[in-house]
Amino acid sequence: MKELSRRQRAILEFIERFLDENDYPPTIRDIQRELGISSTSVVDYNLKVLEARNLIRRNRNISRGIELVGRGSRRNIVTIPVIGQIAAGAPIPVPEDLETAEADETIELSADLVPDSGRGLFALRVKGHSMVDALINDGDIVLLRKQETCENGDTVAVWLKDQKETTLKKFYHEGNRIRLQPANVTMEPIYTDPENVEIQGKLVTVVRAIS
Amino acid sequence: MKELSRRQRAILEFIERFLDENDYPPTIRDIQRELGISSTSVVDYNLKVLEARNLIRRNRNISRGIELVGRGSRRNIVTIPVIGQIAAGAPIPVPEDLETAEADETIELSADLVPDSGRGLFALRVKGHSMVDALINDGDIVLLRKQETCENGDTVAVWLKDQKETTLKKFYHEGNRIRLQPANVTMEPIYTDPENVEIQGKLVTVVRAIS
DNA sequence: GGTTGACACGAACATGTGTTCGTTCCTATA
DNA sequence: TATAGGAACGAACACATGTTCGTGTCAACC
Repeated sequence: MKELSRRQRAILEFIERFLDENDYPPTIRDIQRELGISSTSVVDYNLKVLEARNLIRRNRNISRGIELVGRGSRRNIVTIPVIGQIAAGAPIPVPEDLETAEADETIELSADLVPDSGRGLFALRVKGHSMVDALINDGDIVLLRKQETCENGDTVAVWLKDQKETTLKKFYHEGNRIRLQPANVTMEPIYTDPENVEIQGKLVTVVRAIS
Repeated sequence: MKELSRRQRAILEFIERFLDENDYPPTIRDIQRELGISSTSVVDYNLKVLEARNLIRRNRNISRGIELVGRGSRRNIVTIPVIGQIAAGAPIPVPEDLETAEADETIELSADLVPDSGRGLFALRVKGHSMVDALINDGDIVLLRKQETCENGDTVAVWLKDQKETTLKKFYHEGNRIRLQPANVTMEPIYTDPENVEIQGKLVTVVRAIS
């Protein structure tokens, strides 16, 4: 299998660059113009090679039908609104309706990092160091689904009424009490009365940007 | 400011759906066909309203020039190869050359979650519970830049030669020794000889998919 | 009832865009 | 040198696609 020619590489790079700058792919004539090629059929010839090498996919007979194979696409990306903060001393700001929730910020990531393609999720920025027992740090972004019940083993944000405190832990029903287990396996669980616990949401993903 | 009409909402939703399924936007006739509209000028009319409401942007006089405004685009997404694992008992698999590194998997996320638009980064999947002092859990994905030196305060993956162990900690030069500080602020630092320490990479981002 | 503005329709046109075919050039090989 | 295959070229064509204009309908308002 031969190496790509210089021109083929240039075409591939141009497509990548074009997609960096636009939300639609280039036309054959865009490629032609940009690379100083004198005929659309040369572009076509080289696109055929790139397609045979599975570096691009061409949707035929429609305009701008070029897709880059290795790049991934928007199809696999989900956008989650960051709607506020989570801190120990307050209940979390659970949105009534995600469609209209105020979000100054969004976070985008591969759909396979979240359940159900990100439907129904919201994100909160962690404030403080009080969630380290959940292996969550100040400044981390946590992604949650709003729910008021859960399965055993789910990691949930709960509001502890007596302590007036929000915490993130694994949740287990045990007879007539609740066990809240830290994600940090070296730490002790807490046990509490079901009446003391308000589930606010289920934790699905954590993102930490360090630098 | 009026509500969107039913048809305008339908058009907007169709564009979103189309972009979920394709790497290029729909044409006006795609929209027309799909929604059973009898004339391209109706599509045009409603697109004009959506544009005036800043819900879409139209690049004029080119085919498939519609961009969704709220959605974000591939432009802000970076793709990072997941090239292996990080575990305590072995040095990490630092790639010679990221362009050609073998990656069965990639992770994609907003460029603002990583430095330098993700250039030069690779990802590793955490194996085991030995990084909890870095608030990193089994199964997490850590994103690193390959580097063999660092600044004070950088969180780095280091190979401790005597202990034959990889660890992730904040790195500080202190006179003739190195202080490695856990991200978990409640835990004690370790001090070691510079000769014992091999910096393998700088940690930039952590992602944890819980469910 | 008349008027106005929003919205839909149809048709036509202009141009954007992809495809195809035949020819020529270039390079490597025998 | 001759040959073959890869690659480039040019031209033409077909059709995909966006734009524009005029007309009609409907609902609200005076």
